[in-house]
Formats: sequence, structure tokens, C-alpha cells
Amino acid sequence: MTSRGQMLNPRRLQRAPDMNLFTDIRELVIATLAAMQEAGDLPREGVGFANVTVEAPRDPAHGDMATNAAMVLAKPAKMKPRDIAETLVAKLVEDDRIAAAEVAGPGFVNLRLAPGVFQTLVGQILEAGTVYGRSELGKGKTANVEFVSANPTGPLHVGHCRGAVFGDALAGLLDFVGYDVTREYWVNDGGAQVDVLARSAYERYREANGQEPRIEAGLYPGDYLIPVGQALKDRFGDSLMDKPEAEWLVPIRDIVSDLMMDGIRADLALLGVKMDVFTSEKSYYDSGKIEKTLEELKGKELLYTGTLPPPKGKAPDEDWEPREQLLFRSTDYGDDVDRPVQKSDGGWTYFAPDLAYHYDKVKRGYDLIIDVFGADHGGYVKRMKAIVAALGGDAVEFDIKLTQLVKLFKNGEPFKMSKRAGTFITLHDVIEQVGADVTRFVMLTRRNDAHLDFDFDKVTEQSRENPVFYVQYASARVASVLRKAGEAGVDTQDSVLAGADLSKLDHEAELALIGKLAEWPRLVEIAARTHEPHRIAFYLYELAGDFHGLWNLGNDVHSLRFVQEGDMATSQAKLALARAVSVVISSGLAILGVEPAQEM
RNA sequence: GCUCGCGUAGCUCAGCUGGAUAGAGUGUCGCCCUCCGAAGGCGAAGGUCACAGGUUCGAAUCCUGUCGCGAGCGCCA
Repeated sequence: MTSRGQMLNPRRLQRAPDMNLFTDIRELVIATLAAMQEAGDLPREGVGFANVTVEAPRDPAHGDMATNAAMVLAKPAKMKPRDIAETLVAKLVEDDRIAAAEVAGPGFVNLRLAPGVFQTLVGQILEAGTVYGRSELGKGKTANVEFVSANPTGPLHVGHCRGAVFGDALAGLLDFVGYDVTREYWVNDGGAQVDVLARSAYERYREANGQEPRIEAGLYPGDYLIPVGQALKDRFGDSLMDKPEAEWLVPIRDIVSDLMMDGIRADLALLGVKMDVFTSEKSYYDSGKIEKTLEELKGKELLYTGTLPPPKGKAPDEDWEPREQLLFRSTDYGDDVDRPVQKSDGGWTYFAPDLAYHYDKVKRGYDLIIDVFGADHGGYVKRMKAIVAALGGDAVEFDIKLTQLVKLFKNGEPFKMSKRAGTFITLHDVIEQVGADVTRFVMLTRRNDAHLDFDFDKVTEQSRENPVFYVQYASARVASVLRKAGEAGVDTQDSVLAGADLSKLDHEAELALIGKLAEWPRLVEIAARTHEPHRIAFYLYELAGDFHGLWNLGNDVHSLRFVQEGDMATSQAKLALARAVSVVISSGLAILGVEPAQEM
């Protein structure tokens, strides 16, 4: 810390680490309300403050912050909103952080903060660095985010890509607010689909041995299995040729699904996604974990043998007939029907490993469990929620996020994909063409449950229309102006800038930009609570826009430029603001897994 | 038939888990570019928040119903 740091108000050291101005002022409002009760200006009986909020008004004319306290309390206090508001205003202005307060509209109390509050925040941001905005929402808690979980039957495609980016960004967000996060991939290597994979690979193996492959309908036709066939030949020579399936299915299946997983891991690495845990479905079958789980559930009376009613509303049941099955009592926990866990041939249904897997996650003791599925798996939401509700009760918070389809475009033209013809676009292709950073950011420019158009040309365009560019451009501009100032002899270290005379940041436009920075901790909390990382991306776009706006003002109003020739003190104050913007952009991008640009 | 998601400006989408005159980009129209990075800037017009009820001081937001679009729906994966 520099000696200049001592010039700052030491009170900040006692502040909460999240440095959230909104919660600070809310605490002030609530303390003031409590004092009003003390003084007899407000009844105590039945008057709680839980619904009192402090927010940034949409319209800047309404001040920096507004509270709804008077309106919320009017009814329980049996008072008129304006009466409460006026007393509140009179007391609030006594605090030196409040420059002005007034009653407005139906009973809002609009607050204008003393410029010093905002100016001080700039220094705090520089001192805190990317710690600024971390809240304690998840402190001491653990979270598990399961995502991607694509079948190991081929390379990842763009659909998986969105799930991968979303899940990883969500995990990053939870990490940022204090959760101890586990990123997990559920490997479906135990079902019939890996048998199909093995048969498909066997044909490519025959092909490598000079035979014509017999790729029947239902097998995977993709070219990606050709080198796999070659690898099998390298390993087995022709020893498996013309042998019955029973002899080669298991060894080939295990080798090939491992190979596919290697490819998937490599693709995820390209995208910058690193899983903490890969959990294998096959290992559940092999280790008897499913049987063990079901035994336990029988003890809890969650399983029973019975028959399901025929499905309603579907075409007249052709071959449907009632059968006795082992069923999971999921209707007690919000599901539509009880789910069968065992097939009539004695094998497990697909639901059985899901059940065992989620029970396992519950037992690992996470405070928060999130599944990220593609939208085509929306039908599983209720049954999964039923599992966790039945087995975890209130001890665990469980959420399922669905990611909608990605539609690919090239120059505005839809890009047709066909898995059958083998012309589907892989995640690898996308990253090769546009890069991981662009891919990640673009995937987060829509809510997870909305369709996303991904245009190969537009995402690399350099214009305001392209949010990736626009945000990166802002951080590059800051880096550029800092470089330039440094060359002119200004000391631009964060610790020095933090100690600058920040009271020089007194222009409305500068204070407004700081106001935007002040929203960061609050925004992070909302995004984390709602499990919606796209909010980070939108905020960064807005912040970049505000920054560019201030920059552009400097074209007309020279006193607003970040470098003031011959005025070291003012330059440092303004550079501190610019740097604070880039700090927040960096930490926002870090949550999303994107590197900020130093130059472009 | 049932379940889930969606429906906001011409277009693509945000919208603080109930706040004030509903925002951004793009497109359209008008003006502007010697200037820290114009890779543009400023301004204007543009809305029955699908529709109808309800909850309350207050609803795009919560509840009910209707319509439209999408996805899913018993041993498959």
C-alpha cells in the first residue's frame, strides 16, 4: 500500500468485502427506520423491513438510488406513505453520504449520494482488484454443476458447445460468489448406445482390413470412426475379422468409448472447459452400485411393484398392455407418473442409473446441485426433481437449466446440418473458425432458454453490433490509454491510481459511469441467485457502452479526456476510473471464461 | 390429450425474481467526423409487453383461463 492510501477514508476497511453500495445504503435506510420506531415516528407492531429495497432508478432524474420503504410500510404501519417518507427524508439527509433526498411519485424516496461516495468507490475497486463484487452468497457452501454429459459416441457438436459454455460460466459465477464448485460430467458409457458405437467401429475396423463396411441404418455413419477402425486394426490386426459379435463387442466397446472420451476431453480443453470429475455410468453397473441404491430405496419405501396406467391421449394403444414393474414413487414428489426402474427382461431402465447417480450426488452433501440439459431433455426435469426431492429433502437446493438450440448461420444464410450425412458442425470446427473467447461470449448473449443464432461472420465482425468486440474494445482502449500515459511519464500502477485525488471526478458523466460500476456486486448476486450467467455478459456490454460514451464525450469536452496534458493529478484520477472499468470487465470476463484484450 | 418453455419496437433481444414515463442493438429519418483508438457520434420517430380476468398502493414480471409457436410424453437412448 502506498502512503497515499492513507488519505482515503479508513472506514472502508470495516466495510463488507463485497463493497456493495446498495446494501450499504439499504442498511442506512433500515437503521433510520429503526430509529424512527425508537422515536415513536413509526409503530413497531407488525412492521418488518424485509421488503424494503434500495435500487437504482431507471430515470437518472430520480437520483442515484431510490427506496420503496414508505410504500411497503404504509399498510402495516397504518400510515400514509408520504408521511413516512417525509420523516425518513428528514432523517436520511443527516447522514453525510446522502447529498439530497426527496419524496416522489406514490411514495418513493429518491436519494442523491454525495459525490465522495462514488469517488471513494473507484479507489476501493482498484485496491480490491478482481475481488470487487464477490459476495458471500455461497461462502462455506458447496455446489455441483453437471453439464455437457454428451454420450461418448462421437465428437461434440455446437449444441453441446452451448451447454458446455453455459455450465462452465455458471460454475465460474458460483465460484465467484464463494461456492466451492465441482464441475462434473456424467458419462453415458453403460447403455445400448455404446454397443451401437462398438458395432459401428467394428465396421470401420473391417474397412481398415480391406472389407466393405456395412453401415446399416441405426449405426453411426460418421467419418470420425474411420481412424478409430485403423487404430483397432493396429491393435488387433485381423484377429477379430469374421468373429462372432460376442467375442469382440465388449473389448471394442471399452476401447472405443475411451477413445471418444479422449476426443471429448480434448475438445473441452480447446474451449477452455476443465471438468473436475467424470463419473461413469458403466462403473455403476459394474460395481453393483445400482442394486445397492435400490436396496436402500426399498428400505425407504420409495420403490414398489405395480402397473402403470396406459398413456393418455396418444393414438389408440396398439401394443400397449399392462405389466407389473418395479416402480419409483416419483408422483409423491411432483412427477406425472411413477417411473419404472427395471425392464421386464430383468435389466435396468435408463432411469435406474439416473436415480442412483443423483442419489449419489445428494449423499455427497452438496448444498446446491445443478443439472444442465439440452432442451430436448426437458421431459426429464420433473423426474429428476422428484429424485432429489425424495432423497435430499430440504437439505439440498436443486435446479435444472435447459439450453435451447443453436441455429448456425453463415453470412445471414442458415447453415444446414445433417448428422445422417455426417455434415454436422463440430465444436472443434467452431473454435477453429472463430476462437474460444468469441464462441464463449456469444453463447452467453442470450438467455439459456432462448434460441440462439450463431452467425460465423457476424461474431467476428468489429462493430458495436457485436457485443464481444464491443466489450473487448473497451478493455483494449483502457490498456491503450494507460500505455500512452505511462509513456508520458504518469505512474499508472493500480496502487498509485487508487491514491489519486479522486474528488476530481466530479463531472456528471463520470459519476454516472461510477454508478454503473457500483451496480456490479448487486448484479453478480442476482445472476448467481437466478443461475443466469448471461446477465454478466449483458452487464459488460452496457458497462462497455457507458465507458465508450464517456470516451466519446471527450471528443467534444476536452476536460473529460482520460489524459490531461500537464496535469498529473487530474490524469491519474481519470485513469483510475478507466482502470476501474477494466478491472470490472476483466473480472466479468473471467467469470465467463474469456480473456480481456490488451490491444486489438 | 397431458407436461414444460416461449410470446416485449419493423427485425434480433434485455428487463433488477412486483416499482415511477417499458430499455439496448439493428433498421428508418435528420444532423455531425481536423479531436486521448471514428473499428464512428448526437438526436427523432417507432409499443394494446399475445389476449382476457384476478391479486394490491403499483403487474411485462405473481395467479387462473384462452390463443399461437417449440420441445417432451409407458421396458428406447
